[in-house]
Amino acid sequence: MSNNTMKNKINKSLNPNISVDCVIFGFDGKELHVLLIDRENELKNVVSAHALPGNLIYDHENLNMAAERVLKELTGLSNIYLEQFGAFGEPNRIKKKEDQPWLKAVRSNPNARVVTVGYYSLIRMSDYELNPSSFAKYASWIPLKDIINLPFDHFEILNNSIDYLRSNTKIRPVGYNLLPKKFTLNEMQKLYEAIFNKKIDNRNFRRKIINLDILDKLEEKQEGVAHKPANYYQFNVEKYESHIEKGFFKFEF
Amino acid sequence: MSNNTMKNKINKSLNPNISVDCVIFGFDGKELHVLLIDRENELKNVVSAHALPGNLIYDHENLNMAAERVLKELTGLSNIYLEQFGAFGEPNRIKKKEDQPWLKAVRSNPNARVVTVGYYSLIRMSDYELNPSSFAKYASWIPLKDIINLPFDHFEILNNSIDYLRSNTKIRPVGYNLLPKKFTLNEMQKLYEAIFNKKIDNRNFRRKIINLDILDKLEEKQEGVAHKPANYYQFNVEKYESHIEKGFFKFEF
DNA sequence: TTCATAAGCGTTATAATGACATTAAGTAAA
DNA sequence: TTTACTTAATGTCATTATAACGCTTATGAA
Repeated sequence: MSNNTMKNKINKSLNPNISVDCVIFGFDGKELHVLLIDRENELKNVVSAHALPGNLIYDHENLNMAAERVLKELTGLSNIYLEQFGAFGEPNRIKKKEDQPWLKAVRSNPNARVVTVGYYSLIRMSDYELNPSSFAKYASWIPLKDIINLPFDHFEILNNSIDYLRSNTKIRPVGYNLLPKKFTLNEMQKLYEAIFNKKIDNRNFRRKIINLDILDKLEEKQEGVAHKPANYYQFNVEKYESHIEKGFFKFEF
Repeated sequence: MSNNTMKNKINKSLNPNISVDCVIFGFDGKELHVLLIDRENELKNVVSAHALPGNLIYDHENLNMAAERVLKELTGLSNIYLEQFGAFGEPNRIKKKEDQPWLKAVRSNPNARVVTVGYYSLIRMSDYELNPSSFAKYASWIPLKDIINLPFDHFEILNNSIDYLRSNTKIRPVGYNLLPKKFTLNEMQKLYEAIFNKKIDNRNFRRKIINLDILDKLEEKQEGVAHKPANYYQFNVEKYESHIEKGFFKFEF
């Protein structure tokens, strides 16, 4: 699709003032990655080719639908549970000089003031295949630690989403959408270590997770590993959900 | 200001698609109230006269500024720390039939799709004087428990803000902006009881709050009360701030 | 003087936490 | 077949946090 036909199409009912941006965290068993689109093939001379997948919303869709659609269009990912974490509305957030060429290429009203709503998700990278289309020719997983800047206010949005993710992880268990159906406790621990970016004592981690009573221990064990095989666990969905509902805050009276 | 002159004025650079709504919780020492504007004098025949103070934003201001300005214009309150808690963007959120007359009266583009960003604050009611202007002729404190419905999606927004307030209160101390400079531990306990809507054991509350080490015990005591006078406390701002920074989560490793 | 009222305090049993080191089970290599 | 290597799995103890619970104290009012 050329820029022009795209412009015409998206111009019809796109709201010029409201966008969504998605921060998709991916876990590969070792470290956190972030799904970024690559704008290089669409426009030369951009300062930073990578960007968060995001775009204007249509007037007939709600914010969640918009986030899901935009994510699908730009990266091919669908059926992902997205959670809103904030709205970003500095008047100059898309006014940086180096960001103008790209805006002019993809937006019919590149000077409009845009407030964006951030959504995030956590997924297991190997469960999804990237299939970018629309104005992103490529989408790729970039290790979180390698991301040092992004266009617009995307770096700020990313940092906000990390704070949100960590806060959330402190009060709710995570992993259902991140770990394979069957996983070992050490895999789960690695996930927590990746999110908090710190080492965790394995005995204390196991005790805490087991006591949450959201996991079922399976009969099955690892096979073919050159060490003691780990036991597989799986989430007990009802217990997991109910835990998420109530949270496990400790500052209660 | 008549509707017409107002329309003309606000029309100049108001963004037709983005608004802010403010949920201001007020504490009177006993229970939580919410600051609502009264639209009755501006328009007859509205189903519910009360509404959250909110309006479209200007293109030159950021979301926080917009929330502060709108709050000031509609209620007279200023110098209030507002915290964002979510964006609300159902396409039909302002399409209810009963809400149309009022929209037509105050908006130059009453059919535009509007996404709103919610802000909340907690203040001590007696510290502020209400001074509504603009299209709100009255603003008043309504006991939270008496609010059973609101126009648009304001009731949903309110409920969201309550969840947010409670979650927040579980992980950060509150009260600095809610209690008088000098306050008693029982006043503080009443605040927590109001927020969580439940009784708290006074001995356990005192122990917990004291152990947070965010309060300084003053020499001063209550005077003229017909019972044992309570000791006054005040927040130790540095300790309070640092506690807010780190939170006091317990789900740590 | 006594009465009514809210303030202020302490203990105990239970649960959660953090710190810490060794043994077990399997494959691979010698 | 023995040894080396790797990761899995487990237990204790000292400390801290929690929940549940009732009595005494200081003051003004009657």
